[in-house]
Amino acid sequence: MLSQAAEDYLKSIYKLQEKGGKVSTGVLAEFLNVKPASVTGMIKKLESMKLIKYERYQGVTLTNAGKAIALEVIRHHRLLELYLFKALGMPWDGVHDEAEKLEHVISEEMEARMDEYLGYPTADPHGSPIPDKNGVVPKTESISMTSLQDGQSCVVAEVNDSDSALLRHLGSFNLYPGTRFRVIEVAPFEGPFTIDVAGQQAVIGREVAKHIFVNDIIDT
Amino acid sequence: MLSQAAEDYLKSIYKLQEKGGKVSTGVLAEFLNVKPASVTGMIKKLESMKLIKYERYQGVTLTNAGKAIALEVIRHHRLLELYLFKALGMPWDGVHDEAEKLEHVISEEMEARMDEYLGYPTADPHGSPIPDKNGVVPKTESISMTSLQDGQSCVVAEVNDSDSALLRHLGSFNLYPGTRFRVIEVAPFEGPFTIDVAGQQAVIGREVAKHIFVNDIIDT
DNA sequence: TGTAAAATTTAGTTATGCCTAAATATTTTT
DNA sequence: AAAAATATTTAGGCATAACTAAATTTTACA
Repeated sequence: MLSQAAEDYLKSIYKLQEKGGKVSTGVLAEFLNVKPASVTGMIKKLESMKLIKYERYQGVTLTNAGKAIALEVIRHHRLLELYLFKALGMPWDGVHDEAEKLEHVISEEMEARMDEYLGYPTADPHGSPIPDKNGVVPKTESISMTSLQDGQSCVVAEVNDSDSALLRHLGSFNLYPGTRFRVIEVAPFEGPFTIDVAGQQAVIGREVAKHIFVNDIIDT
Repeated sequence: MLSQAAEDYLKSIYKLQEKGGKVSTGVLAEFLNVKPASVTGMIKKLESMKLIKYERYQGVTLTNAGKAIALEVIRHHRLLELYLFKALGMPWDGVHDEAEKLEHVISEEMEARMDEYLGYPTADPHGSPIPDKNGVVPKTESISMTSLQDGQSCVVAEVNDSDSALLRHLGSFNLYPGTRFRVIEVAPFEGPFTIDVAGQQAVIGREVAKHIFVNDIIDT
């Protein structure tokens, strides 16, 4: 069995690989909040297990085996988030941290039971896709809220799940995945967005908007 | 925060202390499946944290602080068992192992949500009492099934939870906590028990009977 | 009571996974 | 293309928690 630390490395490599670009020692270290020297050590271990490919000074890539493990951990995480949210009524800004610990520990049996209870869901409470049992990730299409224009209407598709203060903030405007809103005004010079959510006005700063992804855009 | 290993030691010391007698290095080692030398090491660590009292060659006793932690872990374990059984429909012979891993990981928030969902229960699926938030253990009274006589009727109170094959065996006779059965015959010379469970006959060997505890005994 | 057996502790080792500091390789700047 | 800045790796440590082997203490019995 793989250690929790190793699973976290694989998960992180997967996520960084998705976002584009080379996954360097430094980037991984920053993402995982450890020192680059520590990353070098773990990289060697994962390489010897054939879970990643690695060239000194060139960064890492997941092998198929490594990717399968990464997706399994991500599946656990997102199923857990949704389960804790729906079945136990935990707040959407709290489920990430809980899932982060549980993801390494639950059995396949428990995974399957949650999946069944939830009706084989495809997205977690923050809109992130849940890989299926075979590691297939549901396709999602969304663009950053920052590219919206005055008068456009759209639906929240996904929000960044790791900052719980941000999630509480969005929750206070009801900006959950699935919620439609309309852009009333985009202030000039990289200014904030004034939007209308179900009749209520809200002002969303650029920094916040960067963490919101939307789709179903309609010009009105 | 305490390590998982440390939590397991405290939990084990509590359980062995309950069962009576001195908790010696050797007994603890056997219970935890580690070598006595390893136990000596952990004992020193827990002693330095003031979670146990310890005298060389004399065994250990929990301090109040240590007992509080032990009870907290046991509470997690039993709440989890019941939650997994009731909410996720996991089989009663599978919940122990799952709870064993999750007990060290769940937050107080999750504990509270499960407790609420379950209606503040006082026993897990195997009949073991669930300590409350303040560490108060519900009183339970039961005696070993082995002391039953011909013709007596009783209710299953508690069964040993750690042997899943045994649990499956009991489950096949519907011998769950709360189930009433009647002793038809106790074979002589330490022989097996023939019992009647809801009209069905079953034969229960001595070794199995030792792991079943009953109450509400009626002579018929 | 002395000696053998059993239990326990000490000493030294291993593996994981992190750290810092120093050395080395690569990239960027001039 | 050499110097400076940045990134990465190596070397050496630390903490946790297990292990084996050897030494010590306690207990049991003859």
